[in-house]
Amino acid sequence: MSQTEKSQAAAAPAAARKQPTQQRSRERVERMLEAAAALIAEKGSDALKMGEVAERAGVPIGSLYQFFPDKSAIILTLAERYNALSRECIGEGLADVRDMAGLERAFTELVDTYYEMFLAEPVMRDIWSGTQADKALRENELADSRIIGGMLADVLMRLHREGDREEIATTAFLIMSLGEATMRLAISVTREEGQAIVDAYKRMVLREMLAL
Amino acid sequence: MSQTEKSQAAAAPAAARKQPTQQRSRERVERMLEAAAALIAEKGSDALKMGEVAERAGVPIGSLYQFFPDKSAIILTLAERYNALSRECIGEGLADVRDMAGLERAFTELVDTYYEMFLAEPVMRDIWSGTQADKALRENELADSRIIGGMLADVLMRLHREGDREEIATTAFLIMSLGEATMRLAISVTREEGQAIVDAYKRMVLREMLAL
DNA sequence: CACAAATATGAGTAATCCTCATATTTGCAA
DNA sequence: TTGCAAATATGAGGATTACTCATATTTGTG
Repeated sequence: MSQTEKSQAAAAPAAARKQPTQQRSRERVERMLEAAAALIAEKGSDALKMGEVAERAGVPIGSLYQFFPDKSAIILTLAERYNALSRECIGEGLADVRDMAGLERAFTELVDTYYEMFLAEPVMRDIWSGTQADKALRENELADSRIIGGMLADVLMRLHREGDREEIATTAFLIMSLGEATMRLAISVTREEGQAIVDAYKRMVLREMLAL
Repeated sequence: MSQTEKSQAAAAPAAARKQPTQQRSRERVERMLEAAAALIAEKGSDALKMGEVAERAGVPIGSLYQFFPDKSAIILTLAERYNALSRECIGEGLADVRDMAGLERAFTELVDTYYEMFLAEPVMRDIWSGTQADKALRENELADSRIIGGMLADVLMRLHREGDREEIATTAFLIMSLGEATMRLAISVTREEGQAIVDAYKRMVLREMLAL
């Protein structure tokens, strides 16, 4: 909730170039990102070429490098926008969980929503399936897992006041990280098998959260 | 066991160039792979350059392309060798499981051994942490997960004769696939946290296998 | 020994990321 | 308004590197 604002700051690429301060350039940067997203949707992020992004955005190639230190920074920015949205959803979904039944409901719905989001968003799907390609993207995903793992840990500690806090924290981190892996797996097979996999993940995780 | 031989065939790259038939060339190919492995251990597979592999192996660059269609084919061949070894270990470890206690013992030992193997083998670790980078590698890992998932499913069906066979198969596949994801996660954090994560994975999966 | 198939070779091609020197625009203080 | 520093714009070209291909050599075999 109040983390939503902070996530904007986290969106800044690690080795950033200048942040656009003037309005004109902010609009241009937006056009660059839109162009990149469109090209990824069409041909996949592997085939993303800086020259094409520039052409599509209607800017010379030099302007791209004015705001993005390299190609992966563009992809990272797009990825982080999706991650920020996800974090917000997860935070909201978990916010008013008061008991185990509530957690079960919230978790099930979050996972299903997440899966459908992946199916519906070709750009997100593409970036994620190849997310492990780039070191910066891997680190970003790891950081994201830690944040949402922390959210889940908070809830679990509220529900299991006597449990081992270290163990709960580690397990929550693992659950969220494996959730991302499950999505990657589910979107790389048929829709039918993907759904079965997502269901199996939910079953396993819910059992674990109950037993912790 | 009898699958060990078959895995040799699976090692052939998808879009293969000529297979070396003469002894001389087989030795040269071996030198190329050794050179690639050494360079990956030193600088990581991202930084692997075909020119360097050729130089290190003492062959002209053209010879590399005589047997490998492209760079990722070299990495894929190395990856598949490790996978074949892993499959063999897993097959042996699960072969004589007769009851739940035996499965628990075998699974725990396999996971721990696997984790230590990753820690000890820089080449394997490097290839795996970036495995999702390349489409061919991703597909190879998926195929591997299906095979070892099938092995686990066999065992689980033996132990749970009344269980839903579809559900067991899907869960076994998911468990193995998430095992690979867990390794990737564990090797990207400190040794201590990695061990905690591996332990949490074992706990969760064992609970699930018991309850299926 | 002859000859086809396999292998060897490495200079050159093509693709693409990214730089950088220079030109232009913007916001703002005097 | 005007002057000026900082921000932004520009695109030809440098640098890297995967991969090709025409040609030369070696190998197994009838």
